Amino acid sequence: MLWFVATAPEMEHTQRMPASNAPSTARERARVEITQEILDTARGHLAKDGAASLSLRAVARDLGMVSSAIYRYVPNRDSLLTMLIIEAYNSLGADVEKVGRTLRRDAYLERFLVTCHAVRGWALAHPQEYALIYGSPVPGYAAPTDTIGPASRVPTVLLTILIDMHRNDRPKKSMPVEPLVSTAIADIRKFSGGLLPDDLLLRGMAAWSGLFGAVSFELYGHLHNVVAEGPKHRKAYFDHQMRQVAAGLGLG
Amino acid sequence: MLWFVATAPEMEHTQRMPASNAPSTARERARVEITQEILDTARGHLAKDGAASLSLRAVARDLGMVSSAIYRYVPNRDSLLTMLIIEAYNSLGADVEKVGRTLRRDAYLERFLVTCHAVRGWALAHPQEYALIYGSPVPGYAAPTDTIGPASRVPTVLLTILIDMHRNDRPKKSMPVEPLVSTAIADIRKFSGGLLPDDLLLRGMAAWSGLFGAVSFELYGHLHNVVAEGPKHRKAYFDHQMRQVAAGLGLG
DNA sequence: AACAAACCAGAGCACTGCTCTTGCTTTGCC
DNA sequence: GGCAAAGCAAGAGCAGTGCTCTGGTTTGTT
Repeated sequence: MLWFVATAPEMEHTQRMPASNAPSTARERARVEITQEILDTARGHLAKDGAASLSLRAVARDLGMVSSAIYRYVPNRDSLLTMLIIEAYNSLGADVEKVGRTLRRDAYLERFLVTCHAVRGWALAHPQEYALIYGSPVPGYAAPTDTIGPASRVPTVLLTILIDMHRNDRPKKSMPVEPLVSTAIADIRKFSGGLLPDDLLLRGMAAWSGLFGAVSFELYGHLHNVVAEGPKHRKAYFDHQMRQVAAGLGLG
Repeated sequence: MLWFVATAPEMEHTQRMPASNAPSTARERARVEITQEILDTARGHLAKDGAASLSLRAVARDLGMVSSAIYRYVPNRDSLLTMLIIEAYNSLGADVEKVGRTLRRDAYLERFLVTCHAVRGWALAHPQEYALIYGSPVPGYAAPTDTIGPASRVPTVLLTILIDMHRNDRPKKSMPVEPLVSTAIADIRKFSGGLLPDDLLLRGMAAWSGLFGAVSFELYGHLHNVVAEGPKHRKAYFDHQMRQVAAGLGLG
């Protein structure tokens, strides 16, 4: 249950493993190769035109195959999107985990800020992929269980910072937590290994949704006519907001 | 510039005005009537199947007209969505403004919390409409200027609470604001009539994105396996989070 | 009464996701 | 090596979409 407590998860299940589970036959090798090509060009189309107008036929056309051939490799459009979702979560997760590793373990505020900026940076670089995973889910689409692992990489990083912080300087005055709220967060408390008091856990979750709320607002245009458009201004504003969030976390 | 400073905007531009601008001829009357029918059934389809699968043909079918006839009343699918967006903003705005009027003007914390719960309540009651306005915008879609008025009703309510609060009990220690950040928020400062110090304004914006971040996370399933599913638990959790946000605002 | 603007119905184009059938190639097994 | 089974590509086809164009009708105005 506490598998993640190490400062940063060492696993890099983003990369396709090189030689394990050798695809013996030539056909199998071609299969994974073509599947990867499909995913790659699909990701290209997604980045260019957005998820809503991602077309299996267009992907097939780009690959020089007829549309029906796609269905040998991908059961349907939704599962293609699911694969892209998993890739997106892993791409974001890898970025976030990477920048966290460059800092001293006890530089909690810096680790938090660097995490926030990594999320924002990835979102600005991959807006359509961000929208795919943190925007409104396509109607009738229920996230399959394969996504929850990749999806929890960022929350895990945030939790790890909190746990590291809490382990080293205990005190900090805490806000009372209603019993109903306490039972509501049983799942995440278990996930965190019970290493955090409820109050701090809840602050962490507020920081979590505050972070993605800020990124989403910027990306979806809700800061139009509110915060100046330039990247300099936007970044400074975001930094300030995240420092505020960090203060609510007991950092800084 | 300070047109909104009154506790709650008195205008109710949600309702269609009854007798003004009389649609003299029978044809004109039929026109607005049919347009309204189109909007109504479109809203029904939206609520049921989501924005992505909203079909002009299906709407036409429901109204017993042939698909091409729709284009007499609506230029295209995007502008139908835009009309629904405006309606959604106004519906949410009206709800939020309404609940705020039931409270004493100096009950700042209560006004804030009631606003938050009104947003969440509306979102849970109209998930697809919420996704339409606060989810990922459809690709290639640029919000037309007609939406910015309705869209600013909720922010206006939040700002009004802050202004009322700041006018009556000044002090509160403030956090320093970098000059770059200060220039970044020139637009919103002007919009707020310059009645708030930058620090408080920034806290308000953090509360704003924190509120919608929390609602979006709940609605889009990011609390799955994190916060217990039941409405009781979810509401208690949300309430706690918003109280935390309020504390960051200097309330409570 | 005459005329132009607004309307409706239908056919049609180009596109989508997805299925099914027809042949062909590769694979694993005896 | 032979051979059935499985995997594959290609094409036709179905039902649906947004949107346009044409012809014919209704309506409001002069």
